[in-house]
Amino acid sequence: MRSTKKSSNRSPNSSPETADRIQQAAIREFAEKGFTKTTIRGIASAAEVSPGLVIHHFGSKEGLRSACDDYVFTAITEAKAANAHYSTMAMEIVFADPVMRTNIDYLMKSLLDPSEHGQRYFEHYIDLVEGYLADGFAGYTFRQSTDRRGQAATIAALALAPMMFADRIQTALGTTDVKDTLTRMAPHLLDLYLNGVLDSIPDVEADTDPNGDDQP
Amino acid sequence: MRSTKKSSNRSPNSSPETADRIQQAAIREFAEKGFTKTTIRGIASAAEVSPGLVIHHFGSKEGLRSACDDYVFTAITEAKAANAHYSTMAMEIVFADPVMRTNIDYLMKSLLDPSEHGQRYFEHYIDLVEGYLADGFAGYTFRQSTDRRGQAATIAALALAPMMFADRIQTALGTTDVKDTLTRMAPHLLDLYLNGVLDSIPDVEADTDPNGDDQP
DNA sequence: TTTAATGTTAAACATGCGTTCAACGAAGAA
DNA sequence: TTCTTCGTTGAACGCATGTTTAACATTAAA
Repeated sequence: MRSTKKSSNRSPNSSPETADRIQQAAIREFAEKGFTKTTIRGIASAAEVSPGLVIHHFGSKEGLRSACDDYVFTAITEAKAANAHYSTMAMEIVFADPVMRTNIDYLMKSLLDPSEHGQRYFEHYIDLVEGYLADGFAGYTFRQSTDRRGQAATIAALALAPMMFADRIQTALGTTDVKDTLTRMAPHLLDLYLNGVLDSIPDVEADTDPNGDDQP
Repeated sequence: MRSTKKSSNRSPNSSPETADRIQQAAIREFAEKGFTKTTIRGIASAAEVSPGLVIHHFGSKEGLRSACDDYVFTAITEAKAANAHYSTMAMEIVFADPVMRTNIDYLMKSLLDPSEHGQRYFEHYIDLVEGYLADGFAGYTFRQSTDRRGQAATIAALALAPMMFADRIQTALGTTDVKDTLTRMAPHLLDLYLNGVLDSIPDVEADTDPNGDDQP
């Protein structure tokens, strides 16, 4: 197992940073292929290390995943705090850093696997949105609802969608990369957030369903 | 391989509907666990059949997947056409049918795997939205944009989000099932589609980023 | 009745996976 | 020096997977 204490050059045969290299390689692999399709042998190969060493440092594939979850979670939280003075999540800045790009991809994969960490992050994100709803964000104020938690969950889900479907949208629109894709979407998202989607409400109709949503 | 001709009782040992049973079992398994985590043995067991027979009928796991993709795609398309007279996608009606629920879950999984069928469906969905933007939908008219394709892609992605994150939202809100979850979200989605998210625009600020979006 | 074709199964095959194990080598401790 | 610790490896183990194969039973065709 990976030693918890981190002293300098404490171990016989060098390399306490080997474990870090393995973890970074794992994050990249997980971010690209997801947890299930990623193999320990693939991670070991990417880190230029034997498969056994991966297990030796992290105990198991699940243990490695937990370590990666923790790392990515705090890395993103810290980056978010560092960029808090921007009025947006600073797409241009976040996506300029390839490491942060990988971390975000990792989180997206994490959100889809039915894992505990993914759920925790999702609820953390809802909390964030709920705070914005209550206190506003960078001068913006938000529409209010009596069911603020439900409202926050709804907005959080929609806010994650562009990143979640970035690859599919990129293929559909022929954009070159994620940044290009999000740039293309930005004005439509702004318009949507400011004014909604619908332009007019139809006259009353005899439909039995009172809901006006548009879900599949 | 599954015979293409479908005559009545043409085969020696009964059961041309066995292949259908296998396919339905496969759709359920794929919808629940996704393609990668689903095993042929699991499908065979669910269909009360030997693993070899699954291969015999569909050639390979990938072949079975293709068959399921085709089936689900046309099933959903037909159901959508049948319910076209409703002003919404008729959540109450669609989700009352467990088979349709399974089909929708299948599609969500398909949308996440980097498969060709998933991409085709996503673009088909964008087409649908684009048509609504151009011609309106059930009396509603939509906000117009010069980049209609980009607008349609953006709206399509957001419209898929509630279903995509249904499980996570359900856990976060403590709702009992998908239908309950979407019912809880419905008023917020309606408000969002009608009025957007933001209530006020802040004064001009010195931020270099003119985008007002809220992405992670 | 014989023949051929088809649906079906049980068992085996080949492969790739996560993991374990024995050994090696380098470095600090004695 | 000798001993012990520990990072590291290569090989192997056990298992689950997708697929193949040989056999069997049943039924239409001859």
